[in-house]
Amino acid sequence: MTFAQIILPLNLKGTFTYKVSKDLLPKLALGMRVLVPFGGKKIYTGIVAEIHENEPETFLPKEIHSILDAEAIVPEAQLQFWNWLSEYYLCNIGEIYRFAFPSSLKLESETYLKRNLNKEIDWEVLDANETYLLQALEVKTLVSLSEIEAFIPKKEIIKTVNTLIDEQYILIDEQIFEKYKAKEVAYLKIDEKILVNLSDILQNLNKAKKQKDLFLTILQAQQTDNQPLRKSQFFEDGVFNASHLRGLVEKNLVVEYYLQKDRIEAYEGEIEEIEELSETQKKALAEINEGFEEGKNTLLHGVTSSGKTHLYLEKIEETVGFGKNVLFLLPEIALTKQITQRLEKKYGKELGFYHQKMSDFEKVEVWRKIKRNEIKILIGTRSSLFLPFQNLGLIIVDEEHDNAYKPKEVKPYFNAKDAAQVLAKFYDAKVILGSATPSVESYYASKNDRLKYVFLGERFGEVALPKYEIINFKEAQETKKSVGHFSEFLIDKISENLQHKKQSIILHNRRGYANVVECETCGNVTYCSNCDVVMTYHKATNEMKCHYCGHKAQKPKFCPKCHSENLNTRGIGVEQIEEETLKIFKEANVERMDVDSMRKKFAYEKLYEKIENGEAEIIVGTQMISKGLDFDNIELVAIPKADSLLYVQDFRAEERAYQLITQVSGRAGRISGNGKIYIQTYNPYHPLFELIKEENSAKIYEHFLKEREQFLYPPFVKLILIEIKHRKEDKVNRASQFLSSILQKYLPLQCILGPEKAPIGRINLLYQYQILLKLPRGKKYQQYKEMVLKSFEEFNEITAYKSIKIETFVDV
DNA sequence: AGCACGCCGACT
DNA sequence: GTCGGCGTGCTC
Repeated sequence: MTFAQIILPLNLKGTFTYKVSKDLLPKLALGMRVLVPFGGKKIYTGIVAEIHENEPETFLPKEIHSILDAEAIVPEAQLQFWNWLSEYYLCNIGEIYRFAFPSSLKLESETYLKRNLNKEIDWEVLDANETYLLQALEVKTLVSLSEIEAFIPKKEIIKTVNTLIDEQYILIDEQIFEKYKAKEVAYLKIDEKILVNLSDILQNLNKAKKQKDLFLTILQAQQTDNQPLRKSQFFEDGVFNASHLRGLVEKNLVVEYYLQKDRIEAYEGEIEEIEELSETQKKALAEINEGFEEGKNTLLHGVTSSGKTHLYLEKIEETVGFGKNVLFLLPEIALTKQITQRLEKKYGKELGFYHQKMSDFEKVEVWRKIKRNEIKILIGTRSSLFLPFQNLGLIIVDEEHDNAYKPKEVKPYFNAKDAAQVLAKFYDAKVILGSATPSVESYYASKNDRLKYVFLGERFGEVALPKYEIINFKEAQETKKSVGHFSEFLIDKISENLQHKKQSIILHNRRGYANVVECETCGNVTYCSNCDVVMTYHKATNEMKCHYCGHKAQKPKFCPKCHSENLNTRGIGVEQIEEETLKIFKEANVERMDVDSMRKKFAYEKLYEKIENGEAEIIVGTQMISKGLDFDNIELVAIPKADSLLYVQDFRAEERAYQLITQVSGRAGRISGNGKIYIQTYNPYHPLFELIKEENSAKIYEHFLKEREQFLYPPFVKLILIEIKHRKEDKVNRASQFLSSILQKYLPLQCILGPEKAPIGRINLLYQYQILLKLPRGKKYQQYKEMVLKSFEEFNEITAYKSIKIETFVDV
């Protein structure tokens, strides 16, 4: 007897055992998709993870329904990768599978209804809903539950269906349909053979003038174009309509046929070679190769505009030359522009894209092209790690420090930068991590020889790096040399820049207009009704927003508590900085760039254009402006409230501040070398600002590492954050105490921090508590992690805590 | 994750 | 009295 372990797309522990029938056995292989029954009536698409002969003792396995693929759809390296992810990040493999696959590749059965033809309907006794449903079943044999929503209110569906089932009027049917459909485009042609009778044809068409015209138009197009004639082209100018064509088709004069079409248009333009490397770049390239030969991945630390992309292109070219594939990871797809343009010109159709904003069918098409090895280079976000690469040779992780590689809100939680290195190992591929501001972890790894450290310290073409200046804002205020949040000095500098017809960037990393709306009489502030968060005031839309759950409310006109109308705002948001900028620089054209202003369609594109053609003179924005704004004419960057970057409760706050300041600085003077950065602060002697001014990155990282070592943070320890959530606060509190007491049985006491209320005590109506584990690196870590799993199991045995949600974040 | 089963409040 | 809420348990 043969059995198979199947991965199901469910958040359940482990794999499930199914029987393999004799006729399926010879066709079955690891990594194939199979249809399996699960639970009462559901059918899921599972992945074969193991084939074996061990009959389970505690339960009776069901049989595999059918096999969906002729060959493995998940390569073995990917299966290993999935396993690693689920073990390392303490999550279920089903969650990984769910995330890895476009949903149309994981068919699920859907409940359909059909008429029971053996039972005569007594229409008299039916209510309106029941009548609608049965009428629908007269027209269409199978109706899905979701289709019913169109004509019966959601709340009444279950009742209606149940009554009709009880009356035996209808039956339930589980159906699986292939979801992916190739996109088809209609074409027209005229069979040349009929043309011998052309004069007869035209004679006959004289009664239908329009049909005759259309026929001649098609004929002419066919004889001049010598390529397939898209049907739609004949209707574009509105002269003809579908009925004219139908007439011709019915008379067998025109043939309509369909061709499958890719949803993604491949680049068809000219193909271009890459330009030559500078001496510095050549040296860096040699170092990368040296590292690769030693079996080490690279950390490419290259200051902004040093031409990291150039080196990437070189390595991509080489890898593709060896017949291997390349995965180019980016934190978000909005940043692809420059790299895409350069790669498209070189690789045309062999270049592909993949990201979560694509439609599901588009994803499937890319998936298939990767599988068939038609795409040699893939540019994508973290989800592209799961594509079925055949022979991956190189993974590039660009902007490796970027937090978008490990979004906390998306399940399963994993860090794409680290995962990329593991995936590469399974494929025997190499990795380049690139950044102008590497993460402290990667820097440390490179200093410990786990990564090859390659430094590009100068801008390409020897363009000078931007100069930093720190402005003591306290002094400016005391001497009354300031307007709002701008010192006179900074105002002068920006005015000068405007006069020189250069563009400026003002960074303020806080959304909205003001953090808090406060009653001056009683001190009352508005909290979100779902979260323990003060609501942010957005002046542009005149509403209060919660940045955690998205809840919106009107701005109060008076204090809800004491009814005073004396309301004031505190805490400065980017909208307020924009408002001040507009007041101070009345003549200038000011644009704002943040999540709120970029929400509209094409907002990005419009802003890009305005910056490109010089229409936008000052761009005020949140951290968003530090990414991808590569324009030649920006020469000044101002950070009026630099301190706010440090007021974050997070051991990475300084690292982030450094990265943000450096990244945004990189936007200035890319060509001219006249970039000027103004850091305005109340703490001009803060070590971080002084270090940034010194422009000695080695020293900065030393500073970070010293602090991390002293206070026991990564990379010196491993962190696991456990979040415990429930609607009732006393229950979360007790549950987290209990979980902590279990953990204390197995782990040294000093490793466990908490439980305590999370920094934001309630989000979306759920109370949040947390336990932070600081575990030693190395061999012990693995043992401790097993203890953590064991603790979770013990915790789960308590029925009273079943409704408690626990989330685990490894390497937060 | 979904789905069925089972026990308590707001309605006809 | 019923309907329907969601807390709990189980799925190879």
